[in-house]
Amino acid sequence: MYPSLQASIRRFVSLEEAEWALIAAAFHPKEVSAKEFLLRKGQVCRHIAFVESGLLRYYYLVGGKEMVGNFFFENSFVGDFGSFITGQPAVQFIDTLEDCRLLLASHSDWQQLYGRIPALERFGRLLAEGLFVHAQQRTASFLLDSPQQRYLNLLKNRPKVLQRVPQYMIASYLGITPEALSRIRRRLALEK
Amino acid sequence: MYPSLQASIRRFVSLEEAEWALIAAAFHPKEVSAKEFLLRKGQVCRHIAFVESGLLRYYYLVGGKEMVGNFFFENSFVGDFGSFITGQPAVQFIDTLEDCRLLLASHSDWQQLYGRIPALERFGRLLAEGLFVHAQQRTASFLLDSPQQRYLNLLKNRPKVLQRVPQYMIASYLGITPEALSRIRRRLALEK
DNA sequence: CGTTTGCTTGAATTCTGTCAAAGCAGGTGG
DNA sequence: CCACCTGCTTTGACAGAATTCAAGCAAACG
Repeated sequence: MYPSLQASIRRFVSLEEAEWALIAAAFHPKEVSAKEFLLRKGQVCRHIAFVESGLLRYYYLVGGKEMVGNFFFENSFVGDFGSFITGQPAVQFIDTLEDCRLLLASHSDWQQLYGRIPALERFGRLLAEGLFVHAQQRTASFLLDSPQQRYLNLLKNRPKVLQRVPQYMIASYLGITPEALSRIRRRLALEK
Repeated sequence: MYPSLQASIRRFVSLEEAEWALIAAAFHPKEVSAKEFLLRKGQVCRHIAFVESGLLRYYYLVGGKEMVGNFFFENSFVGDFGSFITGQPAVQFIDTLEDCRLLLASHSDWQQLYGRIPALERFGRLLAEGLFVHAQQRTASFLLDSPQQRYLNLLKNRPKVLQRVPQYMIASYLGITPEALSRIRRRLALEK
């Protein structure tokens, strides 16, 4: 059994040995080097992957411009959940920013696991709830905070992002242009 | 059994008679007239309610200004899911915009139902997944669309909101001031 | 009929987006 | 070892759009 995956699931539910074995059998390891696509717009997302190591992002492509929706670090699940759940074609791209070790499980793998491991249904619910709470907070930050405040929040809450992601992607994640972010950083530096 | 609640759950899972009875017993009807609070900032959200009829919203209060996070119409579940799930004090207010018929179920009611009705765990997962997908789309619209485009999207996708919600709340929901929305509407009217 | 509430308008300010250009690595190939 | 590319960040100038503050106006309501 993959220890980091097991630890992530254990945070929510406790399972028996036989159930862990089912899970281990459902996930397939895959190494992906940096700057490769996991999912392209228009494809249906058929796998949700667990990130053992590395870094990914999803982004929208509109009018030739990339708008970064989110980043996926180690010990999280990555995929276009919307497409995965609904079976509709993805509206976003997912690619790797660093070399990644992933554990893939297909839609049917997940459905089988849900069928065979009742407690996993609860894990899925708690995972989805957590994703929702996070997405709602992100929406709130667009309503409540200025771009500068959003940058400061990111600096405080997810400093890893600043360290491992180029600035123009961060700007896109914050909903502004690279130029605007550059000026915000200069303003902040001058104020101190 | 409350027919609209039953229909909403049936969209995701099918249950037995005895299970429907458990659900009917867990929910308690409550009439709330317009402009009353269901939840105030700082309180822990202990109930998730089903909206049989009426309209509610949740909003943040920052620097004396209300920022509307979302509206809840008939046949949806209302509550501060973040607070409900985590047990942390709510950061938002929930109040009624119209007279409402609600069906309340407390946190322990839900936990008991989850324990006694395994299929309901799946319903909870699918409900949370749906909420997440919606929240993600909303975030994307802040990244991708201008305020004018967000207004047009709202006009197309949720015209009910325009008909039943005062304009200054819509502006807040869109992340702009009432003045800005008024000017956007004038621009659109002139272009035609 | 006066007050409240919500919508609109105006003027000044601030900020972001856009376009263009310049600086600044880091890496490659000669 | 150096010149050159290439990708990323910074800077400048300008136009566009939203915010802020203030005031006017209409409809609803007691």
